[in-house]
Amino acid sequence: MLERLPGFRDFYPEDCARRDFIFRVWTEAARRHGFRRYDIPTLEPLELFTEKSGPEIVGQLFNFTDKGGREVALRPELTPSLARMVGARVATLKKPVKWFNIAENFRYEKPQEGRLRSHYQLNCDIFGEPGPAADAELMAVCLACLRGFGLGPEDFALRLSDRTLWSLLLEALGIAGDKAMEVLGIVDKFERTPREETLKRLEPHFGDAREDFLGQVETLMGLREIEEMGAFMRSLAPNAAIREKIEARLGMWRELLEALDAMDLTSFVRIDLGIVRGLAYYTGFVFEVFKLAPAGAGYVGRALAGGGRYDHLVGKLGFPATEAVGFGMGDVTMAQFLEEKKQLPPIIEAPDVYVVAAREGERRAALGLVSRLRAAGIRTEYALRAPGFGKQFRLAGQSGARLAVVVGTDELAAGNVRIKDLGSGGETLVPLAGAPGAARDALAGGIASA
RNA sequence: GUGGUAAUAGCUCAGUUGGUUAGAGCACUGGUUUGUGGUACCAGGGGUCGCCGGUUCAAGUCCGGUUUACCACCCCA
Repeated sequence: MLERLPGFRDFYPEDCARRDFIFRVWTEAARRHGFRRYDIPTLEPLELFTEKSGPEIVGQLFNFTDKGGREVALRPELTPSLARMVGARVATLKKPVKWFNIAENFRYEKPQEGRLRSHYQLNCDIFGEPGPAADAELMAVCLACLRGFGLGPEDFALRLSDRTLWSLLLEALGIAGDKAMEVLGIVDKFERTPREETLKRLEPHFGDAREDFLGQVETLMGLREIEEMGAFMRSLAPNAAIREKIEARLGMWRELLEALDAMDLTSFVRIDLGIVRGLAYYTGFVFEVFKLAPAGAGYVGRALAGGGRYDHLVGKLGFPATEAVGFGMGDVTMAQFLEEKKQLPPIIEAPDVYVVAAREGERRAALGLVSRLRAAGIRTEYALRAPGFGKQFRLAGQSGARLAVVVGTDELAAGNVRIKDLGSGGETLVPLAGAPGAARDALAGGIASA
């Protein structure tokens, strides 16, 4: 027996319906926020990904040599392709560029919970706007993509952090450049690493001062208020130059928080410097969205969404420098979350009308009626192999159709058909020619019980 | 990539210390006087018990390997 490749999914109609529901909510939220849809190729040159992430990435890609001898890979993410699209036309695109996309991404990795070799991801990005207004706008659309499912601040929270602030902290302590990136990497893993291990990793960078540094990290991560954060940062600043940078950054924070508050999003947002995000290309505000445990017991599971500012990436890929901010949200974790929260609506793929025909003699008229009902925009079903009358009603009932239209011998002889409301059981006699209109009325208003 | 657990019908599962032709519920198909339905009743189809090998008179059951899935690491989206 032939099986699926590991980490891939078959989508039966009910699975597709569920997936389409998620896509629809995402799409509507993105469009409401003024984002336009774009798309990119599934297969890309391998270099596009090694350029951004280094040669190590190849171990996690579906890659091969095509028949033309080109090294190619299935896209593991959209950002490099998007950066190429925007970069190539950056001079003529109207700013801000607000684009979204829902597409399948591939990773050659061991599949596990919430993480397969193929998943669909929503991406929203804004290019060409350096100010916090763009960060706020992006978070607004991200939150809308979750709120669109009927979820609220009791279900999830956006943890807001800042790579710039982290860099300033390190700068204040005299650490910069690659060394700062390494330390950030350690900080990123802080939450899921034993304290002893973190201290060991910090030793090469801080020596005996590692306890002090870790204490400062813990303090900063514990702060939930902007002014507390400001006071803490000021207390560490060794000179006026850095103090000035800190003040400038705090100004950006206030601007961002003010915009979020004005959009009534404060209840979703928590300042939390514990979020660093592993990816090297983030430059400013970064965030991750987590589901909340009941009774405020903290965050649970894998991030539902994550994103932030990446002002240098487009330039790094060889295009004119362009400010950028974006986030991604995957369908696997989303579907899991919705199932837990019971926010997946029942999937109804029933016809509106089921046409029941008495005998072979009525078959032709019945097919004609089916055709006219469908032309009128009514979802219409009928038995391809017409069984007995009772059986057809059973099929009509099982189909979930709201109406049955009965093309019976006597009725048809008088130029009529019977419309039956399968919910109430009520029936009305209508002229055959007027049946589509009558069916539409009945679907809108129902038929009184007989 | 490392470790743990598991694999029997489309789904959820049962299957005794190894012992005839492997079962149930749901789902599916057909029928229950060819003019009234879902949710009634009857019947039926569907399994080389994940795969390969071994032990045994005999393996769904015991042993080894392998594949896949799930869980925990590693790493990330």
